[in-house]
Formats: sequence, C-alpha cells, structure tokens
Amino acid sequence: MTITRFAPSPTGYLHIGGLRTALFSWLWAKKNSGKFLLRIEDTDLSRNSEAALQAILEAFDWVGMSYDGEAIYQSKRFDLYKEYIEQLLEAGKAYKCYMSKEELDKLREEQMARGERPRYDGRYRDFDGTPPEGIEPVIRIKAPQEGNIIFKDGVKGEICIAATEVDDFVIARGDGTPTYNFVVAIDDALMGMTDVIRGDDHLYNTPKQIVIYEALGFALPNFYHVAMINNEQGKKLSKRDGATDVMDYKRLGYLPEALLNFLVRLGWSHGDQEIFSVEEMIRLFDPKNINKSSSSYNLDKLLWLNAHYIKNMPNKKLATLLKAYGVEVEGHDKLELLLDATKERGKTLVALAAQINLILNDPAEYEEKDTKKAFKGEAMNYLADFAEMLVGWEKPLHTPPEYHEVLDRFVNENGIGFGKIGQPLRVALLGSMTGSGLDEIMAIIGVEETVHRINKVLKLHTL
RNA sequence: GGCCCCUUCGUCUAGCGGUAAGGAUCCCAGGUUUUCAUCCUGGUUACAGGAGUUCGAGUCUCCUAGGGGUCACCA
Repeated sequence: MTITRFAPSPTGYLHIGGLRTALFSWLWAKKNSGKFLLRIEDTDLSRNSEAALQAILEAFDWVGMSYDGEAIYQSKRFDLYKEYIEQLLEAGKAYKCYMSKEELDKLREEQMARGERPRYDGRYRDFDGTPPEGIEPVIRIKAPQEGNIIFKDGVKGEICIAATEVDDFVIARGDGTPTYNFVVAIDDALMGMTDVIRGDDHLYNTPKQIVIYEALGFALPNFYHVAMINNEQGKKLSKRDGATDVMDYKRLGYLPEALLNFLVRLGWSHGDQEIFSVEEMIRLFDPKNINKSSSSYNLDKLLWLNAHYIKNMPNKKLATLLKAYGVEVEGHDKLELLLDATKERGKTLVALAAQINLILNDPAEYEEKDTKKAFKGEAMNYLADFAEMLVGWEKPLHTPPEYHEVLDRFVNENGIGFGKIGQPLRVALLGSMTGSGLDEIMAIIGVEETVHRINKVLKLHTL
C-alpha cells in the first residue's frame, strides 16, 4: 500500500509551497488507494504553536484535503526516540560527544580560516577515556567515512553524495531531545512510509536520513524532491511577493478548486491538459511527471482558472460561498438570473460580490467620465420618457425579454439608436457605463427600483 | 567558497534522436455583444552559450555562464 505524508513544523501558517507538496502526496496516496498521514514536527519545543497547527488544518479543510487516522506529534514520541538512541549507542553506531559549544565554534572558525568546510572532526568517535566534567554530551551518529551515499530520487534521478559531505551529525541534544533528521527517519520508517514527496530543500537531508535508516536496518522509502516555487523574478517566495499563506487566497476570493488546479500544474503536467478537477488529478497524477526545474508563479493563470471555475459553478453553490464576501443572495427570487448575469464578469468572489452589489443597490456614486458621456443632449428627457413608458406598460414585466420589448418599443417610437437610451440608462442603474446587460439588470431589480434609480438621476441633474 | 540540483515563448509547460518546436496564460488585432465581460478566430514571442557523439540533437556527453538549494545541539 502506498503511504505518504505531510510533515509540517507548526511555526506559522500553511505556505503555498507546502500546500503543493502536500497536494502531490495526497494525490499520490489517493490514486493508489493508500494513506496520507499528517505528522507534526514539533521537536523544537520552543517554537511550537497550537495556533499554527490549527491554521494548517483550517487550510487543509478549505481545500478539501484530509489526512488518514490521527495526526502524529513528534513531541509526544520522545520516549520512542530515546529507545532508538539507546539501541544505537549499545550497538556502537552512535556515541557521546563531550565537545562544548565553545570548542565547536572554535573548531569551525579555524576550519573556515583555512578555507575548509566546517564539519565535526570526529574527536569523540572512538573515545574511551574519562569524560570531561560538567558537560552534558550530545549523541552523534557514526556516519560512513568513505564512499558515496547513493539514492534514487523519483524526480531528479540518481543522486550521489560523497560520504565525506556527511559528518557525524548530532542525533540528540545535550538535553536529550532528538534532532530533526533522526526523528524524520525514525517516524517515516515506523509510519510505514513508502513514498516521501517533499521540497527540494530537503535533498541534502536525505543522505543523513539514509545513514539513520541503515544504522537501524529500516527499508528505504522512495524519495521525490520537488523543486521550489519562486516568485516571478525567480527568487525565493517571500511575503513581499503577495499571498504566501494559503488562507490569503480565500480572503482574496479564490476558489479552492482553482488554487489546487493552479498548484498541480506548477511543476507537474499531463500533456497539454490545463483544467483538472480533483477527481482527474487523483486519477492522472504520477510523480514521474513532476518537473525537475523550479517554477515561478504568475497570478494571471490562477486568475484565469478562478474565473473558469466561477463561471462553471452552480448558482446555488456560488450563493452559499458569496455569504463570506458580504453578499446575501440565497433567498433572492431572481437568484439564477442575478448570478448568470454577473458570474462571467467577476474573476474572483470578491469581484463578483462587488458586481452583485452594484446591481442590488442603487448607485452610491456615478463615474464622472461616464456621466459626462452619457448624460448629454436629450439623455434626461429620454430617461424620463422611458420611466414613464415602464410605469404605463400593460404587459407583464418579469423576464429580460419582456424588458427588452420595452426598450425596443422606446427606441422605435423615438426613432433613435440603442445607445441614446442604453448609455444613460446604464449609468442611471449602475453608476457606470460598463456592466451586465440592461434587460437582465431591470429584470432583477424590477420596475419600481428601475424607476427609482432613474428618478434619482433626474433629480440630481435638474438641480 | 565546497557539494548537489536546475536551464524550451514574459510566465506555466508538451517534447522522451528525424516536429513547420505544440498547448495554456499574458499581450495585440478582428468577430459576436446596445456597453463591459464572456465566447470565437487570428497573430507576436522560446530550445542560455560553446564544443563533441551521430547521416541527423531541444532531446545523449563534456565545458562555460546564469539561477536555485544546502553546509546547526532549526525544521
């Protein structure tokens, strides 16, 4: 069975890049009817926050991803790690190092001064003398001192790193708490991980973890290192580049399906296909199609995807979502008409909400330029006459075509072009010259409101 | 700096020794639309550079350049 995981450290919100690796892992597990597990990497007791964990779960929930079983907290497994440390110590595969921090710093300084790479010199590797007083020793793993550590990366191919690049790194601190690379290896092995999909920045941790796997006799999982997401300038993504918190995208009016679709195409592809439902992603995803190179993101495409998903979303669902953006239209009797008339114009839920508000409320202000253009010549007279025609209309007025008939008659009777009444009417109704179709707008707000908005304009412009 | 990884239109990407180097987005033009948007049609733009292997290279090898990652008692 395929088992994957997402292993965040709870130090902040869920990053957009983190969501992508989580998505890849999740998809791969789902595709193979396997399991996707969540592990919280909180071994650094001083940096954890419960709020951060909640933020991660909230983001997962928003995009519709969920993990199997219970989340595993590394901070609750210290006893377990201790056992493995003891085991390694007894087997002579790890040892206590009594070097003080000061000594280590001094060593590094000397090495740097000589132009060497700072690394532990192994001075306690085979130590059997009397330990110095007053030092709480750290535990170091005995890493191989020669040869290469070779592993097959599912994305990058074969990776070969000289053993000399990996020194006897610390697996337990002076206070006895285990360190990152050690617990990752233990937990991935114990949790039965078959496929580890993670960021490229972990590539150099892999040989270290392999040292642990081998010392403990664990079987290696498949590793996949996904290249980073950069900003448009090709630099590391930072807060200055805009939204990096997944939940920011919700606030900005993006749909989770659009975000996932955008993310899945960042570094992964399936031929020329651009649009993927979650079901399709699950069916089609395969890490062998993950791109080797890093990608930079560009919001244009996300915006296009978002517009696509908004356009194709059932109105009822849209109405529910819109509530979070200050638009309450669920009970509106012209709901279908209202959303049909607006959803092709709003690329985000925020923009859509603004469109809807524009129709539902009489204009708070009128665009100066459009006003000048539209309210000239006979415009005011036409508007007044049109309002009159609407009020005196004897046939029912509910649907757009019924309103269209009024407009038609008006144009014919006055012998004018559509623009003569259309432009002033649009500005009167919306406050600007762009927007949804007039027939639709009138059908949505009704005769009374239409006349009200016309009169408001007449009053303003006859002063 | 050492080590590792990467390099096709501005951006996301297809390509898996023989293609007029394809798609998407963006941008531009035209059409549809009373406006705007949608939609449709068309267009501009790319194999980082240099050697080599080969009848033939975006695809394989090497070098150069550029970019990224990593070198903790952080994760």
